Amino acid sequence: MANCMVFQTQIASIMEVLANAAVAEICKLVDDDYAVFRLEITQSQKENRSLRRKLQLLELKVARERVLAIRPSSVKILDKYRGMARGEGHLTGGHRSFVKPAGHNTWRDDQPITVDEGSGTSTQHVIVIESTDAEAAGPGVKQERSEGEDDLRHSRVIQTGEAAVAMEDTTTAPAQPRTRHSITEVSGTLNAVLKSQTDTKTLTVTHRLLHTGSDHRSDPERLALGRLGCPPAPGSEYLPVFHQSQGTVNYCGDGDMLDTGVDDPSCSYSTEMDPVNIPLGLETQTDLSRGDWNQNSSGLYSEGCLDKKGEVIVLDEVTVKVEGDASPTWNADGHLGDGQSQGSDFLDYRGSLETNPNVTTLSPLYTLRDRDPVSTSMGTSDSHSHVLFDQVLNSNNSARAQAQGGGATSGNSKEKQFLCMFCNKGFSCPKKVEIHQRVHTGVKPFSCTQCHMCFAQAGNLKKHQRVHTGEKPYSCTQCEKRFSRQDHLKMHLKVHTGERPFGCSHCGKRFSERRYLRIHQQKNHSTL
DNA sequence: CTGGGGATGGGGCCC
DNA sequence: GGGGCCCCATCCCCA
Repeated sequence: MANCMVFQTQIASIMEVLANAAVAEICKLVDDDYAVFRLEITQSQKENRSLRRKLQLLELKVARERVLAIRPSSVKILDKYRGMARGEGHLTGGHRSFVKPAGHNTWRDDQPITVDEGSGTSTQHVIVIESTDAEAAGPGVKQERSEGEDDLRHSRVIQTGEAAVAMEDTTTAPAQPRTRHSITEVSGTLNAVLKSQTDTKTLTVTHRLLHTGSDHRSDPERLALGRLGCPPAPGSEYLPVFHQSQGTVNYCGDGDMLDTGVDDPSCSYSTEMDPVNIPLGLETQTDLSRGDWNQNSSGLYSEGCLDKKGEVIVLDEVTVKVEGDASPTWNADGHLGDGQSQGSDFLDYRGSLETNPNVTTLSPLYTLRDRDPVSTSMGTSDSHSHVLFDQVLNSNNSARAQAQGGGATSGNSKEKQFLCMFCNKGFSCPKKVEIHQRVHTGVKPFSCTQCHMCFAQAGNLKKHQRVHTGEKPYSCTQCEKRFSRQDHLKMHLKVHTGERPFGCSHCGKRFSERRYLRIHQQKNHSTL
């Protein structure tokens, strides 16, 4: 009996040992598999990053080649939009875009972008962009990042105020030459004054910026904007002026807090930036021998109030050179090494003035899009930013098509002497250019008090507000049906009249709306 | 078919 | 009279 007990005890002991061994083995297997899994994930992520980078490289190369094929001598154009990057754009005489040279298709690690919400008067909005130019840096400068650098890049934090000075990326070699550049928004008042210096083919632009003082507050749009939290409209009040003094980007993370002053903490936020993934509007041009382009340029993308985090950056001290009929290009004006502000507060254009010397072109908006935000203060608005960015891209396609199909490019009339800097479309007055450019910038200064939707045009806001009020002032005389909009009533009336103005050119079938005709042709005559 | 937003162009008004 | 701005009509597209 005692032996039996001992035997059972031994059995139990052995079982325990075996169980422990089995557990250990299982744990080991799980750990190994987990490690393998992690490794695979990491490798996949690296591959994704690499492929993404290659894709960007290819797109930029394609755009550059196309541009160079059209104007091989002097184009230094920013290709800001997707369509153009694909080469879909039609680079007519004045079409503005910028293309980086090969080998500079990614943002350098040492390009800290500081973000800060400025004061209510926005007197000094400065972006500091440290660019490392390969040619300037000389041999030994790394052209490509390692993955580790990527991580460091991701760790860059956009900070506020004076902290921007400490933001300099320390990952690059200390001896590496770098140039600090900054973009400053300078207080001013509305309107731009363009002076054509025909002898030198240089157009000097002096901007008076609106985003300050009583002018700003007195503008009904600005009033609404300030109250409702939408960023100011672009256009004449936001004009590009490069300023090479050290500073920070004033960049509102929360549109509701715009113009609330520097002390408002909600206007500043920290976010990680992925320079590779930031399709900045202006990109580094490093053709130092030519000096056409400031290698310190930067692009900022404003996404209006919808995302409530973009703010137009106004640049100070920019010289834009134009060679022949080339589009304007930004020039550092020789400040390649020191990068400190030495220049004047002018924007020099050498635009396509030969064919249309009276053209007044409103300024482009160089805005920053934070495509990789990890900001804690951004909240859910980030999804809006992506949506809006796509809207902007799509809208640019539309605008480009319009420009191609009869815009100012194809024939500038006197009535349309004001050109959009993004698509070159002409308008009869600067205000219309400003409104139109909101298509590209995404700025929506008109905010609904009921639902906080924002609109680029006051009329569209008015239209929208009938959604809340339920007002339907347009009634059908045939069926007493009521509509909030006249165009909808007009469309409705076709139901009664049987009007079918859109006929298929292939089969003769008629439709009440163009879109029905289009659908019909796609379905039945798609091979035509 | 309806209802919504986006965008453009024209007309009127004001300076 | 011309330029600039505002309002409105209208068209387009989408859900």
